[in-house]
This record gives sequence, structure tokens and C-alpha cells, in this order.
Amino acid sequence: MITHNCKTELKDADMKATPARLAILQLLEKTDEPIDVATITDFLKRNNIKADQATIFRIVNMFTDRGLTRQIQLNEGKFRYELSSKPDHHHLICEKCAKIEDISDCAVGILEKEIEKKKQFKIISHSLEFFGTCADCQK
Amino acid sequence: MITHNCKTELKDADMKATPARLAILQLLEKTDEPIDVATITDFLKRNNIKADQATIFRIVNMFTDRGLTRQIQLNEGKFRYELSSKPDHHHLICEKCAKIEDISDCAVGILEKEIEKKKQFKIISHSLEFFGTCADCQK
DNA sequence: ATGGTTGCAAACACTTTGCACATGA
DNA sequence: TCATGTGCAAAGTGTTTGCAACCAT
Repeated sequence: MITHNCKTELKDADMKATPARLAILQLLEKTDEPIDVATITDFLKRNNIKADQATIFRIVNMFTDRGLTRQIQLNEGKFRYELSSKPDHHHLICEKCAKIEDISDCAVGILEKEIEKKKQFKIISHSLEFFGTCADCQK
Repeated sequence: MITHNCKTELKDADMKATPARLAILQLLEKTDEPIDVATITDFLKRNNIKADQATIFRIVNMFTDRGLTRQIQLNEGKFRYELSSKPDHHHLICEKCAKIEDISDCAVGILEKEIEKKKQFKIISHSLEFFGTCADCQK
């Protein structure tokens, strides 16, 4: 049962296992796109878990603070969240249908080394997003 | 005189040359960081050019629509704008002092080619940002 | 003269906060 | 039990919109 797994994750992060937190974790685990708060709200409603907007924001912020999730922005004017356990990857955002694809094994690591040397800038994280038209929408 | 130059740019983009527009263009030209609306507001005030928030938003949106500027986000919950005439470059954002440095000649072009082939995704633009600690803040 | 621009005020979307009540460990 | 988490309502950002007045061309 997935819930079991999630409980451990929460415990490890020093967070109590509440219905909303467990459900949000599960959603994050089964979704391959970074998700926004509206999506979480819908999901919880459909699963009869009541949770206020404020609570949801508090949860994702706490997840992010404790390193469970990453907060990202895709030029939409809102935040999205994805599990930070996901390996280094980037996004292809289709500007027609808004689909978000992942793309991994990209050579940014090499760039980072160069930058750190050239600029003496200590890189902690990076974000790389590609905007364009997905295969389906090119037809 | 810079203003002259700016007037032409506006004309080319089919926009009337108004004081606020000219001033914002000049600010964009002399600033090396992508700027947000609050910064524009301050600048206009200091130069005794009155312009409502709504007007400023309308101007930067129009600039972006007509290709004069690029709208970007740096995980701050707000938009920033930079001249799109600036050559391909990326940003180093210091998480301590919030300074934003540019970095250019980075090999993303090569990645793009690969992605377009592998994913059949037509890339129109990309954003690459590095978050970390700048040289000064490491001391 | 007139169509594009602006100011103003109001609304909107997203996110945060304070405080009393509720709940998981 | 009791620190932690939640609901509710209110407020705080950042951004957009409608409409009448205004101004650049």
C-alpha cells in the first residue's frame, strides 16, 4: 500500500501524517507533470478529502522547505511543485496544448563546472525549460 | 540622444511614443538585470514621469507581445522583463544578496538540436537559470 | 480628428497570515 | 496530553480590466 511508504517519508521529514499530506504526496508520486495548487485542490475534492486552500499552500511550502518537493515556475504566474527525489531533469512546455514533458540526461552539469570556475559562483540548483510546440500540436 | 533611438524602436513596433514608454525603454537599455514592475515604478517616479501601475503593466505586456522584451520569472512570484535584443544568455541568481548576473556563450543550442530530434518537439525559446551564491556572498 | 493611450477604480488570481479549534503521536 | 496541524476569514501581492478622458500623430 502506497500510504505506508508516504507515512515514512513524512516521518523522516518530521511531519505528522495527516490525510491531506498523504494524499498530496501520493498525487505528486503518480503525476509526471509538476502540479499547481488548483490541481491539488481538485484532486483532494474528488477524493473527498477536505482541505482549505491555506492548508494546501502551507503543505506544499513545508514540503519544499523540508526538501521533499521543488517549487518551480513556468512563466505562468503561479508555482508548481514536483518531488525533489525525481532525478535531474527539465521540461518541454508546449505553448499550444500546455502539456509538460520531462527530459533528462542533459549536459547542464558540464556547464555548471565551467560557470563555477569562470564566475566563482557557487551553484546550488538550476532550472532549464524549453518552450515550443509538441509533436502532436505540430500537425 | 538616446530618446531618438527609442522613438524609432517604438515606431517600428507600431506604438506611439509616450513619455512612459520612452522612459521604460531607456531603463531597460541601461539596466543589466531583468527588471520588475516595482523597479520601473520607482524609476518613473524619480524621473517625475507619472504613470499608473495599470499603464506600466500594459506597456511591458505590449512590449513583450511585439517582441521588444522578454518576460521571465526567477521563482519570485513576479515577472521580470529584459530587452529581447539582448543576445542569448542566462542568469546567475544569488540567493543571498539577490544579485542577478548574466552569463552568455553557453552550449544550450546543442542540447536543443538533440531534443528536437529525439522528442520531435519544436523549440521556440528556452530559459536557463542558475541559483546559488555569488562570489561576494561566499566570503 | 481620431484611434491609440492613459488614469482611476474595481476586480481578479495567487499566496500568506492570525487566531481559535481540532488532531496525530 | 500537547505540540503540531487545520479551517476560516481577512489581508497581501502581483496583475488585469472597463470605461471615460486624453493625447500623439
